[in-house]
Amino acid sequence: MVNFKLEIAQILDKVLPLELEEISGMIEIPQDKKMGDYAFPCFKLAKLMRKAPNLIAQDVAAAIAENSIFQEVKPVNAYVNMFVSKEYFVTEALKEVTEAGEKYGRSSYGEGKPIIVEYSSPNIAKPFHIGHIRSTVIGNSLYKLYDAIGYDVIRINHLGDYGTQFGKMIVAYRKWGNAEDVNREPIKTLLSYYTKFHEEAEKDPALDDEARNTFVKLEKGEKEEVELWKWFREESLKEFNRVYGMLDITFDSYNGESFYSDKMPAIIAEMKDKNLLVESRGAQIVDLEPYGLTPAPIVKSDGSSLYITRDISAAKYRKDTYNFEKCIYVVASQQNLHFQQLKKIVELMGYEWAKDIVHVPFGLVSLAEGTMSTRKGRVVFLEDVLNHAIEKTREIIIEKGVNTDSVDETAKMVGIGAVVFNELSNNRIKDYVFNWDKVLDFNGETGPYVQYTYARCKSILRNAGDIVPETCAEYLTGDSAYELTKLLYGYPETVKDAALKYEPSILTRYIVDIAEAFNKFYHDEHILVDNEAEKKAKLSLVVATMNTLKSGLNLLGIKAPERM
RNA sequence: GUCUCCGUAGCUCAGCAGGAUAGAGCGUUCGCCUCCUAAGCGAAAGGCCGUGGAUUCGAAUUCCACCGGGGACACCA
Repeated sequence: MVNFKLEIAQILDKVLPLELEEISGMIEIPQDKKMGDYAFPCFKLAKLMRKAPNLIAQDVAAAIAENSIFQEVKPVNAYVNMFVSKEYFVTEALKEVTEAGEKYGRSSYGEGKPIIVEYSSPNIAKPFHIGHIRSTVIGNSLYKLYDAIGYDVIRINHLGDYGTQFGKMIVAYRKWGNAEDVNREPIKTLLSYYTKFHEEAEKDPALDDEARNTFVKLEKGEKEEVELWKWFREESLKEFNRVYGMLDITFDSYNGESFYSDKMPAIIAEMKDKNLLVESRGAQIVDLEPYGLTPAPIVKSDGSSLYITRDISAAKYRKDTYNFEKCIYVVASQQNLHFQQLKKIVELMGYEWAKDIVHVPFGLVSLAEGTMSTRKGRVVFLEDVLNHAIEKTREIIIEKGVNTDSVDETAKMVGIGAVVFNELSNNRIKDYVFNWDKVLDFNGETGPYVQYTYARCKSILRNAGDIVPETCAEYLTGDSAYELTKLLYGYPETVKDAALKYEPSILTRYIVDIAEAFNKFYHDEHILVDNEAEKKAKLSLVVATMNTLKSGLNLLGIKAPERM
């Protein structure tokens, strides 16, 4: 396919007193399609050329019309509006989509370079609640997006499996716990200990000291503490994996904070050597005031480590192990400061790769009753949300009498898909209040809507029988077919855009647009017509849509059912 | 207090390397299943794009100030 933008720019480069780059940047795609496929505004040129913009537009239009393959070029006030030949565009676009087949949208942009995505990272012994869905689902999609544009992605679940909280947990277990309860219902039981600890600690602050001391023992590797900790960790992971299984999410590494425990002395020594550490109030800190940041404590006054200490050694370890091009952290925006500090400290240590540390923040999920709080028991469990969605989907399937091979399988795909899609449809930075009605609403711009559209494509193909689709632009120049084709053609660019902006919602919005365009086409035109050539042509558009929807859903971590 | 993010239709949100009358979905009202899946399609109604300035031929989009809301601010993670 001709690069229209480049063609315009090259023609105008000869006619106008501007650089190729500038011209290229001025070319736009009108939001109102009636205005054309491309437009060139001439306002800026007025001053430069000492001429009225509408007159310039006329000259520009003439130059483009003479030298390009546009079907129509016309000046409208200060704009030059350009229309490509629909037949040419449809032929070329569908050729590209069809030739790529299932691989459409994938590219080798990343040249196989390694990228780390750290996501999900729940805290051991705490419930996997609706607040965790964001990191989990955004991270999973970023993994798929970067994989699609040709990077070698390493997925890390940086488990919150270390820190003073485990001192608290161990203390609480010894005081009030028993093994039987933990084995039966690990997370809920451990959480109850944790909650109890906080209640008691308010009355008796000495408990906090005891917890800190216990963590020191754990960090020193004392047998009893380590064994309890290992046990808590394993039981928790079992529960997390159940949810990951439902979401079909896996990781390459579960190296959480504890993994770096033995790697910290070296990092601390290195920081000392580089004169970054100063003593303050008994702790070792990095003074970040010159950079407008608050000081970062690295070693507590009791000698034990902190979250940021472990993150620094994790970053170093990852660079040494994977030599990442980028290390992406999908972590809540509440930790903005933490990542600024982390980045700055790595930079101060003299590592040029500090710039490759990328924090991808996202907004807060709260409940109508207020911020979620595991301690106060104010949480919505992610597993419950998924199960509710599946249950509701099952009801709808039965009510509609959907002819599906497996109601269970379909209900799972659609129910979970709805939750995931909902999570990925807004800009990740926005805060939101969790709302059952909203996650369980399957009409309008939702996952089920896109999946339904996919199933509709499938259904048409089943009804078409053995016919081999074959593009013939002659039959695909109706408004809705043309709009759909234009959208489909933009898929690879959308995938790249979503990846590079770390924003899966760009893709989510896009596949909704595809689904809308397809449904419009479906209603405007009959596909399985008697005319064989026309039928084949329309089917080729159906296939292209189907592949793009399936691929797009996949990149969001959502499955596409054959029937629904 | 300092830093930071958010503020667009009744609700939830797109649009924000400035461009031609501001877009969806939900909700409301009204149409469309003798035709490929109605979890669908179409139409109507609904807006001083938080406020005030600045830059520009042109600002929802850039800059400044203010207002309202969220978040963070050294031995938690």
